Amino acid sequence: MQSQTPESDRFASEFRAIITYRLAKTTNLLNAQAAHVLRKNSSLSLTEWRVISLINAVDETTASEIVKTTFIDKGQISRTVRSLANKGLLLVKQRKGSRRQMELRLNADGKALYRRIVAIMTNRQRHLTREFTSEELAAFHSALDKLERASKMRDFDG
Amino acid sequence: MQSQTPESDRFASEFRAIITYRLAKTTNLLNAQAAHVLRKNSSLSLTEWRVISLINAVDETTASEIVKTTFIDKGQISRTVRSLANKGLLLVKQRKGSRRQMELRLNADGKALYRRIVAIMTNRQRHLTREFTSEELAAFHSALDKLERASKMRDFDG
DNA sequence: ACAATCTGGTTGACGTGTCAACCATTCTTT
DNA sequence: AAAGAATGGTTGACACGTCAACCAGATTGT
Repeated sequence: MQSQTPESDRFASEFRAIITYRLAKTTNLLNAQAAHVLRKNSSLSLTEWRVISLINAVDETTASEIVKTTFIDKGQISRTVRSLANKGLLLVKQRKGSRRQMELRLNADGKALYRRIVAIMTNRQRHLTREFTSEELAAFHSALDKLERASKMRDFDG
Repeated sequence: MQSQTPESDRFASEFRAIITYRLAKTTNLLNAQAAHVLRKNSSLSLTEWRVISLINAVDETTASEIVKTTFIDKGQISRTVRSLANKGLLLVKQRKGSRRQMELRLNADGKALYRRIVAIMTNRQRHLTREFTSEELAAFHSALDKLERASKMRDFDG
């Protein structure tokens, strides 16, 4: 993830066709872009940003709900939540009626940070989808849905 | 990347729309699937498998060419190449007329392994794209192209 | 021919992702 | 009410990704 040189020709035809390879490459490029933008404008990692956005979206949530939503590893979520709390962006408190579940919210600083960064990220999202018609966008989402469903199968040797 | 539970509803509408988030999630699911299939059928990591496929495709190549093609970090390629060589799958020799570049090829074992695994991975690819018409597939690739181009921009604050 | 720059590749440090084990608590079953 | 299973969350170990420094060899400009 460093050179910006165009793909060398002798590989191109072979590998463009392999959908998972294409997908992984594009995702890497986009994640690198996001990480770069975040580093430049905050001290958040991509995972931290995703968690913040998620919490903001629902106002109040728990670690396990984040895990179910994002499919990010629960260990990683646990650490990310702690790191956000240490950065003073989160309000964590015992959910009443439970001695395990923690309610997670953004505190004032967290909300302010969210508002600042979401503006930038919304610009980015607009830029990324600028060349898409709404039909293309819908088709793209539906393709991702299909791939996600197909990603559940684990055996291709039989 | 562990629960298979469907996405919880209160998040769904908010986040399905964010294209990079969807993309990252789908890619993670697919990579996990690929890694699982590889682990089950070989001792290759996903990166090792990608490098093997690449080398196989062009018969003979160099580390730097792999870097340019895949956008994988050159340090990682360096280590992956060494690991494949240690596993006895690669033939590495000085390119003549250069005291730096290394020609990389698959040796007999490497080719045999490639043939065995590529059969499985081709099954998988077929399974993944089963629900796609060729138009949908083309549209999907073109969408990825657009995103890749858009991923070069680094500033969204100005 | 020399310095400056570029290229191919290696390495170390560090951050992030992933897996599995684990503990405490809550829910289910009987 | 007790046993067993499921859930929420933490932790440790380790694999993998990423960045930057670095070295040797190759190329370019003067």
